[in-house]
Order: sequence, then C-alpha cells, then structure tokens
Amino acid sequence: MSSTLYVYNSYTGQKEKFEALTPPFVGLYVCGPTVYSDVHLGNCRTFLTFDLLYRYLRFLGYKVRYVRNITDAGHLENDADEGEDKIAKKARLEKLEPMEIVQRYTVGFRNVMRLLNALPPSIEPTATGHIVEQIEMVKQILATGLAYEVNGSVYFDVEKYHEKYKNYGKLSGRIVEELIAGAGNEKRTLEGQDEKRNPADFAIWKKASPNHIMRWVSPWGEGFPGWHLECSVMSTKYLGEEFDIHGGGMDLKFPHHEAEIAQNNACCSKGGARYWMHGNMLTVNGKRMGKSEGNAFLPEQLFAGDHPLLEQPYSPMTVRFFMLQAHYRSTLDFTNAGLQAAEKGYKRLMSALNLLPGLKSGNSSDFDWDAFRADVLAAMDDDLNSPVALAHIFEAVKRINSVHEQKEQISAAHLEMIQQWLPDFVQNVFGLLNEEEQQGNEQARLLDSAMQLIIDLRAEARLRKDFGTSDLIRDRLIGSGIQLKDGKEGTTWEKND
RNA sequence: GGUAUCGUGGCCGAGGGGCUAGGCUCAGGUCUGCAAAACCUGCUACAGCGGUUCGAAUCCGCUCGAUACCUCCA
Repeated sequence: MSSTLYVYNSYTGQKEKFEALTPPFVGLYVCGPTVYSDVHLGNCRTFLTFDLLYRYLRFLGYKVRYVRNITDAGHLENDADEGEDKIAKKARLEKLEPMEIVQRYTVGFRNVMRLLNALPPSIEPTATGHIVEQIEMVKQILATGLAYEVNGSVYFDVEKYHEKYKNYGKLSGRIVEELIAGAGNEKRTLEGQDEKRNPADFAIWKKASPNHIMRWVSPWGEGFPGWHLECSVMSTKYLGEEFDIHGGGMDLKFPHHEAEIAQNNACCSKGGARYWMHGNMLTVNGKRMGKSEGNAFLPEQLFAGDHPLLEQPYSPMTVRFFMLQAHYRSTLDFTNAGLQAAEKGYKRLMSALNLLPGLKSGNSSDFDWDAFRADVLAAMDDDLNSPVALAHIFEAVKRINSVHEQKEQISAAHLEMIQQWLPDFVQNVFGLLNEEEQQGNEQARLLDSAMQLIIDLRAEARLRKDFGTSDLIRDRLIGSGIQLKDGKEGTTWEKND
C-alpha cells in the first residue's frame, strides 16, 4: 500500500514520507508512564498525540501493533549509587509493597486514558516482566565490548560506541565530545561517578545496595536494570530489531532515547525505529507542566474542576478537543479561557453532527464536499496537522448549518457520503465522542421524560400568553442548571455547566 | 555557560516570499412575547531594527523577550 502520510522525523530533523517496513503492518512503540505517582495532564497530552497517530494509521488501513510500556521499575532519584528507586521510595513511605504502588497507579493511568477515549495499546509490557530479556541484552552488549562491568554494575561505554557508530548525540543534537568531557555536569554533584570510565557513560545494569527493595539475580550479582534498557528490550522483543515508529515526549530525547538508540545498535547493529516522533510539552502560564514544578494537575481534578487553577470543570472531550487544536510539535499553554473556548467549539461541532442525519438533499451542492474531505485528509497527512484538519471541519460545520436552515443545498450523493464519513472521522480519528449521547442511562431517560412534560406545560402557557408562568418555569430551570432552548421546531434543553 | 525552539489580531492557535486558517470573545443581524440559546455576517495580525527581493509575517543579520534540553520528567 502506498501512503501519502508525511511525518516529522526527529532523527533526521525533517518531514519524511512514511513508508512502512512491511505494509500493511506498522510497528509503533511509545514510551509510557512511570507508575509511582498519578499521571498529570501533561503526560496525557503525549499519549493523546500518539493515540491520534495510532487512530489515523488504522484509518488509513494499516494493521498497527502499538506497544506502550509501563515503567514499573522506578528510575533512580539521582545519579548516585546510593540513589533510591522512586517506586521503592514511595513504597517505603506508604508502607506498601512496591507492586502495590505500581498496581494502583497503573490502574489509575488506564482509567484516565479510557475517560479521554484513548484506545488501549496492543501490548502494554512492563519492565519488571522483562528482567530476563534485559539481562540477556546486557550480556549481548558486553559481548560486543561496548560495555564494561565494575563492582556488580554494568556501564555503557559511550566513547567506544561513538567511535564505532558515529551517531551518539544525533537525535538530541548533542556534541559527544562535550558530553564525554563532562560539560554541563558542573551544576550537579555527581556521586558514584568514579565507577564510570567517562561521565557520559550510563548504567545498563546497576548493583542493588543492601536496602534496595526491587532487586533481581543476575550474572553480576543482585541488581536492577538501567534506566533506558527496558525500552530497547521491549521494542526489540515485540516489534523487531528494526521497526517503524518510536514516539515519546520531547523531554525523553536526551538521554533516554539517545541511550536507547545506542543500546539497540550495540546489541543488534540496528538502531530500532526508523521514524522518531516527539510530542511537545503542555505548559501552564508558559511554564512546563511537571511533577516537580508544582503546577501539574490531574485529569480527575480537571474533570471535577477541583484545583485552584481551574475556574470550572472541563469534560474529557473538551480536553481532547483542546489538544487537537494545537499541533503536537508545538507547546500548548493551558488556560481556562482556552479550555472554555474548546468547550464551546466542541459543542458546536457535536450539534452540527447531530443535524447531519436529518438533513434533506437537494439537486446539487453549493459546497465542494469532495474537496473538503480531501483537505481534511491532506492536513492529517501533513505530519498530523489536526488544527488545520479541524479548521476544514468547521467550514463543513458552517455548511451543514446552512443546509439545515435551507440557505444552501447538498446533493443526495454528497449528503450520503458526508453522513457516513464525517462522524466516522470525528469519532474514530479525532476520538471525539458525543458526551450527551454517552449519558443515555436510566436516570437520563427519566429526566428527559420529566423535562418533556415541563416543556409541554410551558408551551401551553405560552399559547395562553401566560408569560408569567412560562418565564417562571424558564428561570427556575436556569437556577437548577438547565437551559431551555426555544427554536423554530419546538423547545429543547441541555445541562448548563 | 552550551544547544535548540519560539515570539501571529482582545484571547487561543494554524500557516510560512504575492492568494492572508480555524475556535473563542466582541459588534451587527435573523429568530423570539421578551430573553437566552442557536444560526448568519463582520473584525486583516504576524516582537523591534536593518538587509535580500518587483514584493517579506514568511528568507538573512542583529537586538529584545520567552521557553525547553544539557543524565528525575510525557
């Protein structure tokens, strides 16, 4: 199959035509969360970016194997030998088993992603489930002479690697000589560096100190895998030594992805992914949202409006829409005004989609619906330009409204096409569901029939010109958070939030 | 300090040498008993200063400002 999709490849620094290695199959690996605390909205942005990619690839007809890991062996708190594992630390503080911590936050993460309507990956492997494979890869790298063992730890030899492969630092634009010379390290007091031959070297296996809880037996003694190894191992295991796309947040470029490429080359003489894609950060007041910045909030807080920075609750679909309005490689600044604008835009889009089934066709079309569809796809083909795709969709929204108001026409063929295609695209590629429809439970049906009664009574009052009663009904309902909407074809209502 | 990226109308955000997205706000209008809602229409911006060019928001240089990364981070 021939694709028309172009993606920005961080490795080469340019947009490239996407050619699958073995079409129609596509291997996609995305760095998942470290589950020692709740995922915040910034984390979610990255996963929603790659959810969009996953969905679009499927929409194009690819058979995608989407692998997203769960990092359940916590990274160290610092670079020192004495550094504590984040999961182990949290476990100690809360008097829980490390795996209880892991379980709690893994479940929380999945719940949030489900609420945001992100499709689950094909495989969600964990680091601790692949210790054997990681030990195996350490052995392989040692065998090539590109790693060395010191006191039960194994370090990757960056200088030696770079001599052979000449590509360390290419992804992140680092100058290896400076890394090797230890540039930039002045700021930090790095302990435990004496074991390394070079400050740029990184651990692929680390000896466990006596009080380190998470530990495994290895040929080098009891220890745990290095920070970057799991992704090399699990992408290789499930997608092969060479695969299509590797994604992750911008902040993982260095050192994580740089190390990953080096490990892959060292062990398999192949660099892993052919296309590297990086999503940009979510910011709050211009500053990156981060666990350590104190400006992070959790999706649950967002949905409940329960955070000092939030003026109101915002629904999961509003959040999705908000993120679709920005390109994934741009930073996106979180503001209440921005979310409120997104909420209105989202509702406008949904009400146009609701009009679609009831539209009547005419003799011809006043709008080029075929070109519209092509424009949306062209935008998506251009490195997932969802903001432009959305802009085209809003042109269609305007046209749908005009057809509904009988100000313009649409041909039967176009109507049939768009009735099928547009909701399909919005739901399955953008992942935007109609939240009103989602709430079709028993309670909602009861409320709806009660509301219908009230609306009928008010209509009668208005016919009698008893506006006192009709306005009383309207105002009391407003007070209860229900908005009546008087239209040509009768009155409808919606929750006013 | 090093390396990048970016500065777009009231706000958010695309685009990226001439055709100048979109959303929100705002203003007019349609509808309405009045409102609200909804819908329609309108609002020509690209940090500053130079340069290249017939033509620059777009390319180049400088200045100013912001952010990110430089072994925790999506």
